[in-house]
Amino acid sequence: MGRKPCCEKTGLKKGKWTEEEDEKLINYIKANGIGSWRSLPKNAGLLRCGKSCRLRWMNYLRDDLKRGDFTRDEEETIVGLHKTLGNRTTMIASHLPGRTDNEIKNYWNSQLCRKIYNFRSISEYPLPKDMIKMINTTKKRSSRVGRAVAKKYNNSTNSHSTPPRTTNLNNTSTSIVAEGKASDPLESTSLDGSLSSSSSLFMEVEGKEFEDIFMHFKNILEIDGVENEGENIMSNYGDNEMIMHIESDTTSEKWDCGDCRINSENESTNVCSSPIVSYFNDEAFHWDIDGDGEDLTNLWTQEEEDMIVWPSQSNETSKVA
DNA sequence: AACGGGCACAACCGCAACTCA
DNA sequence: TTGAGTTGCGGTTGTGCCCGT
Repeated sequence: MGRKPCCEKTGLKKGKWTEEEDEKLINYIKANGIGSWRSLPKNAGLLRCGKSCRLRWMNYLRDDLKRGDFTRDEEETIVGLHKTLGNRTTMIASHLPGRTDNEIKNYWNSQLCRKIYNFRSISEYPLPKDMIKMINTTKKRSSRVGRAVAKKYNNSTNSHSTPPRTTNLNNTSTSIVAEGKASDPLESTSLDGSLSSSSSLFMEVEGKEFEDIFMHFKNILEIDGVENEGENIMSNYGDNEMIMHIESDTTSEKWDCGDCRINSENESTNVCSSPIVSYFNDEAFHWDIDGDGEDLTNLWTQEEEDMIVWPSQSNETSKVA
């Protein structure tokens, strides 16, 4: 036996709320308070589902809501909390008085997450033509990546052609190599049964110091005699965007940032057992590349770190936990 | 001016968690 | 303890507006 629906769907209105409906809902709640959402529509004379009423009230009508653009402080709070909480927008919203989870969710989806790019397999997934076109052509309204394209991009995980691996530093128009998806690193099984995966990190960096950031990463990857490897895995990706290709050896028992390393002798160019987890935890700034325990933290200033927004880590951190 | 694409935001949906009899 | 009812969360979709071509 199926579960009883939350309300009778038939005869109920959907879509945009009218002023009249808003007024009915406000008046009812002001007079009676919030009780049972299920019975509220009937009592208030609304042809709406209780859930719809609740959502309308919580996200739009209650008078303690703050309207308008997010301040820089709020944005920083969202970014910071998203790093640790992931997409739990309700918890994030609890730290931002007057803001709703829906508002934050929309803001994250439409603004903040566009500042970074998702991982994609370096070798398996071709970059959609529309994205190449968008990045390479003259700026339209925005140089950022749209939701629709990003979604299409993220969902195109069934394509398995192999794009050319090229590096084209200082050329902002053609150095698109591959793409990666953070939440779903492609894994493949080798003949000996070990797992390996490869990913690319797309990053959008802001400001005129883009070249500095680019060189920072490149330098990090060239430390300890792995000369030229930086160029092999770093590409300038267009205006204020760059791409980092990572091949990861996931044969270790667990994904753990602790043993990130560069191994030029390995058939795969660079090895990091946990590129995804480490990136999401900002560990890319502190990679102990050669595993000698040397602290690399001072390679980056806080200001530099702040220029890069990392994608959600919720899925990845849960794998480590 | 018309059209198409991208964006922002409101609203919906499915499901898990919670409550309570 | 159990299960039905309710609430809330996170993901997704719909829609109108804006801007570039």
